[in-house]
Amino acid sequence: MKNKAITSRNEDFAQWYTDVVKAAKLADYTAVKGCIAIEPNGYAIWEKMQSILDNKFKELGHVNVQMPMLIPENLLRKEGELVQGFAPEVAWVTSGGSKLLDERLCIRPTSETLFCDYYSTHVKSYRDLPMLYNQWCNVLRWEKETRPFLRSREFLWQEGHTIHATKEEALEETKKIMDVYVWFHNHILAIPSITGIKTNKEKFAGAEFTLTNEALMYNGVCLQAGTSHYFGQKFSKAYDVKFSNKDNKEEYVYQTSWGTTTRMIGGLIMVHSDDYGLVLPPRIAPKQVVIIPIGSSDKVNLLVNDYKSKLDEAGIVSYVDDSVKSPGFKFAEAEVNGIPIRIEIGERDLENDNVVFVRRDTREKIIKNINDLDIVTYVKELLEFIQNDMYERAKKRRDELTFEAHNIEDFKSIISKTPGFIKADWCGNEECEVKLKEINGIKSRCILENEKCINGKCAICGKEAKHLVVWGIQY
RNA sequence: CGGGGCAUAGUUCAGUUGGCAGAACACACGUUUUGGGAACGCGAGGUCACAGGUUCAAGUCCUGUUGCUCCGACCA
Repeated sequence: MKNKAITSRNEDFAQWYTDVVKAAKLADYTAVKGCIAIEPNGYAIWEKMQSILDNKFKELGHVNVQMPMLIPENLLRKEGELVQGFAPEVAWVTSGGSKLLDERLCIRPTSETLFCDYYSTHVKSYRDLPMLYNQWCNVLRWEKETRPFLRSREFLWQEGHTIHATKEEALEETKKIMDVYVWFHNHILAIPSITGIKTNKEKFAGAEFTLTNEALMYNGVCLQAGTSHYFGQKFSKAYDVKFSNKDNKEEYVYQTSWGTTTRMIGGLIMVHSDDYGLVLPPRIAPKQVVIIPIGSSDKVNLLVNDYKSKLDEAGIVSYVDDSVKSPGFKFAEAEVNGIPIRIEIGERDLENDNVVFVRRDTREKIIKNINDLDIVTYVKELLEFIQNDMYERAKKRRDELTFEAHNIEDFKSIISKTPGFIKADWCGNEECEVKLKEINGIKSRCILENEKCINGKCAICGKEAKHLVVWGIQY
């Protein structure tokens, strides 16, 4: 039976999304507009994302730090493009206690400026480089329209800021991190994505270029999932971050920054979940298995405890739902919360030495004979299978929603249905980007550097094309 | 910042011509239950968003304010 609290996905996608967030108790609205309360179920997903990424960053030599939440106005204004990019959406602190401040402080929308300021006094020699810093923190951007996880004013993220002695090293870092994001999205979140470079119009304010990983939601809307920026010496010149190189010559550092956010929780929902609630890929699910005893005979309890302790030992995260609720309630709750595997153990099946497994993603019931079953091996295999199956399904959906456009009419007809990734040739001229956006709100997602143009003609103006670009409607 | 909608119990809402503040779900307690959101009984829960006005009488009518939400433009 469909969950009564959840609007059907095909009926109203936006409402369905909000309903899943609330029904699965991931987050809720608060007294502050645009700032959500991330509830235990939602925060557990974020913690798992953090731990996986954090380990990866550390393997690559990064260390964590914490910078202030407030940025003095003059510091923010040193790099012109960054200020222009973020000025419309920063919040200001203008007084402390009862005293008006001489210089107002901005609440960080991103921390390039603070890292640069720090680096400027802490780098002396090429021997100090590279400095590979990352911070997990919250930032604030005064968005006008807000939605839980996808666009909140305050959000949690990770921002890496690195400085290097050479251009080559910084370029390599930019790419290396993008590889981490791609791996994370594909392998952990089971979200197939495309990777490319942002156009000048869409790149990060102040960056020389931005690498981006773009995901496609079930409804065909694009989501920018992770970005990695190469700054060259732009910021180091603005903030005077210099070092002495091997020839004892003063030189500006080469810099990168990169980040991913709690928005990906929203992405997980919009790629995988359904009308019954949340669906999580096993590798990111905070709880992978739920065991639901039905009735409470000794025989039932014995098997429940046996399975639970074996799963614990194998490092599979499971829990037993032995609350006083009815079995039906527990099934429904496990379902709405997206627990990948449900094990039902009741008297009726035990009579035939059977035990029931239910996959959350497909809701398929699998009956196994207890005597032929090695619980740990089976659950491990099933988790692995679900992970891959979910990825393949998401990939199929993405491929179905990947189109080619040869002219503006093509764009129009594609987005009149379910949109998606729209591949089209582009002349490289910003005017064409602007024109397309004005006509139907389509923006460039990224340039596919390694793919050839379709027919060599810009789909918007018809002139000679320079790049194959993926276009789409974005969150 | 423009355009809609909403505001009454924890939640979703009903509340007639202005006349005792209501239901369902959730919650507490009790009993019986337990294979897809259990049944019955009993109970607690309210500054009707805020301010002002009309009236013998306002949740209801009038004026203003605030908050939330949806749709656009801005954006991870």
